[in-house]
Amino acid sequence: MTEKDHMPAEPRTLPEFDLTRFTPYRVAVAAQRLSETLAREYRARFGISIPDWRVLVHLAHSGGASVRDIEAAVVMEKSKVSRTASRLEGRGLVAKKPHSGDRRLVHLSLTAEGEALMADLLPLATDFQDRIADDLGPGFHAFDAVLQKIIDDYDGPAG
Amino acid sequence: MTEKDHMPAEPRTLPEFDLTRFTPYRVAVAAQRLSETLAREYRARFGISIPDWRVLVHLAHSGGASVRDIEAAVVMEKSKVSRTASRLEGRGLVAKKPHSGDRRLVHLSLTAEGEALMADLLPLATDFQDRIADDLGPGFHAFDAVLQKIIDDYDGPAG
DNA sequence: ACATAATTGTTGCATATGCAATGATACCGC
DNA sequence: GCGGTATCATTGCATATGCAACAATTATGT
Repeated sequence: MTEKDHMPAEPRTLPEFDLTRFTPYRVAVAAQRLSETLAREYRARFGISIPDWRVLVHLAHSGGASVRDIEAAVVMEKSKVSRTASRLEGRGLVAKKPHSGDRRLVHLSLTAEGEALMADLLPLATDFQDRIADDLGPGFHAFDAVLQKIIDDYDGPAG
Repeated sequence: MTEKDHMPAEPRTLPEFDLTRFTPYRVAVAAQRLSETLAREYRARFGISIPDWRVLVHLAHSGGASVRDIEAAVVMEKSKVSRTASRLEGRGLVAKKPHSGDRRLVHLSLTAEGEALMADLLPLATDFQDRIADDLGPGFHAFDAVLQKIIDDYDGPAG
């Protein structure tokens, strides 16, 4: 006579919970799908990763920035930005110069080669953005607004 | 007389592009915000990571599954699932048994301790889901539908 | 029945990542 | 002007990750 004879088998003490309906999970999967789609293309055609892409696009947009600027602008840890910038420098796409004035800062900018690459890359990104907006149809703007609300609301450790 | 004297300074050959309006980036940031909010709480109060959470919740929901099942159900690489399961087994939250019938499979299930932990954890997740739905207001359902469309459309390498 | 292909889970290995510590420089109060 | 504090970028280190290789098992075709 085991304990099982005394107790109902597997009492369902656990509440039902479907992960596939859990918003944090759903957003994570959606992000992964979009990023993978992009990463495949960028990697195959230009040999750059998502971190590479983020740094490059900010430099293209700003015309030059410090590690700290990029960290804040594209939501990457500063060590990740630093290593990404070094890698891109090694490939000749980014130039590192000491900042005139504040010598703690490193001034990053695109090289001519980096600009040439971005000249090819940015139109692709613009196309992709347009394609997404088309695919998602009229609900896209509302979707984008909710996205912004999430980004704003769930910011610091306050959650 | 440098080259700069001959050429217009910094010819803007690059199209304007604002990363913060790029949907793949926006979804990635939103996902990161939501995940970090969750991860902080789960880690602080239960010592579990997001991969841990995904495996545990699927086992709670299914009542038992193979590595392959989990891989498909919660969108994680099988090596990641395998290592996560081993870690959870080491902590006494998950049991590994050989599968009767197909001996290639490993049958994973929650231990009593694992069930107890999930009994504490799942209500928190449900609350969080409700809180999100509240925060995002009436647009939430439409948002969720678009999310589903992204998950469905941007699946395989076809993108 | 047998050889071949396919599936499953684990592991090795190279790389990526996050966090803390460090070194260098700039800022601030007195 | 000086000492203490804050900011910036890099690096060390431990861990996490992805991918391919692998061993074990099962399915398939003939």
